Amino acid sequence: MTGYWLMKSEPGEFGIDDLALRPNQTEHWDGVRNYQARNLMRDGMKLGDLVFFYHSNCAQPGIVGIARVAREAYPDHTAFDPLDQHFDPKSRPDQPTWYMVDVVLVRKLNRTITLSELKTRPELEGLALVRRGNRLSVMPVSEPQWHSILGLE
DNA sequence: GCCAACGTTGGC
DNA sequence: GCCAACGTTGGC
Repeated sequence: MTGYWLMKSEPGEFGIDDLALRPNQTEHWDGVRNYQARNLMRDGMKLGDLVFFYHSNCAQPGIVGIARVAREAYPDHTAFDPLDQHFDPKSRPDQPTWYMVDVVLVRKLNRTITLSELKTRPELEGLALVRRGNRLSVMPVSEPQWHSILGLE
């Protein structure tokens, strides 16, 4: 059974077009440093699960594409590198704190489904993204929510 | 274990 | 750039 997710990224750091330019249009999703998001990635995300690619912290926040989980969780090596922006001395190679998955681009959406638009849909009330104060960068999407959002495209 | 201070996220 | 919401840290 396919799982559905939403992952946030700042387009100024890594946007949907950056994913499209990667070899095999695949990239590891490093830098998650929140335990709840980590648990979802590590324990929840399965090979083949589908992911909404969301642009955050930008002029037009919203869903811009679809990706698929290409590799299940493995240690986030950027946490081991003192020179990396996401370095975390708590995480050691023999006992990693942080994990990442690989995602592959499925397709860009024909248009951005904006956050403001998602907020107007009563059937999406339960979506973590539109709940007050939500800051999770990785979150589950139910199957009905997934199809409902795609129907907006 | 409480909680104030601080840092980060992310919409606007 | 502002600031509300939230997570983390660290003193006690």
